[in-house]
Amino acid sequence: MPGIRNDTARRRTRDADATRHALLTAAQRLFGQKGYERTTTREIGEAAGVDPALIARYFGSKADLYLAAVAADRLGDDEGPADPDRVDAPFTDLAEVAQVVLRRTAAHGPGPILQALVRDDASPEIRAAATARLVRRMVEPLAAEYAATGSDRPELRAQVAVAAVLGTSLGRSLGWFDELHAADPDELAALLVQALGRPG
Amino acid sequence: MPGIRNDTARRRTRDADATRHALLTAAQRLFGQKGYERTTTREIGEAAGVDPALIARYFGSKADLYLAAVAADRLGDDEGPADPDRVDAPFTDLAEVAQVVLRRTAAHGPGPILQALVRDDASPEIRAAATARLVRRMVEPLAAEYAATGSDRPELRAQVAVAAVLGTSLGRSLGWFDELHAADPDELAALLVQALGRPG
DNA sequence: CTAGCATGTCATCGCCTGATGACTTCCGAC
DNA sequence: GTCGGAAGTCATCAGGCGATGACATGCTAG
Repeated sequence: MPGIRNDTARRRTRDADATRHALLTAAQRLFGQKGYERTTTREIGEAAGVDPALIARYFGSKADLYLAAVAADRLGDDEGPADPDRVDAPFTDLAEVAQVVLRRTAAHGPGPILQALVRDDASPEIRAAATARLVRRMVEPLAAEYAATGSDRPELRAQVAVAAVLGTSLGRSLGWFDELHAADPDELAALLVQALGRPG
Repeated sequence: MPGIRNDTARRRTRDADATRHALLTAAQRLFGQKGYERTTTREIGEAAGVDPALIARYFGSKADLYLAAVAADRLGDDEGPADPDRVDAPFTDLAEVAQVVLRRTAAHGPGPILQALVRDDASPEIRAAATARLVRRMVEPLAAEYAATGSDRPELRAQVAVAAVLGTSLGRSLGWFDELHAADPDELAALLVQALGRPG
């Protein structure tokens, strides 16, 4: 297929890349808000301003779109231009982890990664991909930090800390309790750091 | 309705109470394992050894059965004969909350209440029922405890503590991280209490 | 024994879902 | 201009879902 795309990336009224991106964005938002089962392809199409049949064309199936949404979910990354080198960079300490997770979830609701973790209907590959990112970006650096301060069982403490942060973030965005729901993300982060941050 | 039931509670081959109980038990297990959406009435009927149509007869609808399952879910109560007076009794301190939640979840997986909390596909009434029980049994006593120790924002701290316990419990039973998954529930409870229990 | 109602069975309905493929529209090359 | 194929639209399908109501069965009262 010689030269399908021109050298100049001109804006087209019918733009496959834009459509693809719109679908992926809408899918991330809806899957992250309502979960996989409750989100229908028709909803995604409507939210993206696009015919649902395009999901099949561009992603294959609803499940494949979900996978793509998880893969594209930069949990906790600040918004802004996607810098491939920065994405997936490990966090440095619990304060950063807590602040960034809580802010992000507060702003956009639980994303596909959190949904994939929490839902047991997610396929094993999806779960594995989600946990792998969490481990590398959050658990491992935290474990190193705990180990440096001389805590016993640093790995377990790091895993508990991340689980606690995720639980708090989930509870906040899902509105489990009134004050938790209304709380400022940074205040929650500070509270958690205060509790979990010091060596035992 | 005079004397529908005999004075002697004789075992009958066709026993409405037994059928009702079988459905409720199967529903608790399946809803707790797979969540609401992924569990079908036909599955529940098969698991209970009962015709699915009886769900409509005895509970009204699938959603009502779910509500009944949540209501009957004694989150954290030790097994044993159901004592109506003890069910729903508030916990006394964080240690009890953490221990009991973690033990229960470790033994039986996340129950209907935890599922209802975590899943955003649950209807508002279901969520409200689940959170109401958590608040009364766990959050309020903890808030009182925090207040007694002079912590600032005792309610918020209590809510964060419960959310952290639930997140840890969920992460453990869903196998987010290796050591967390393998950890002894009591050890996790102790770890959380140590972190969250002391006044800030 | 028998009448009546509680209990359980079964076939089926209407709805919604994800998926499919034929059809139309429009861009870009030549 | 016109032609080919990419991009988007539409109607429709098959399957599974929860729900329903007519029907069959068996217990118990009298």
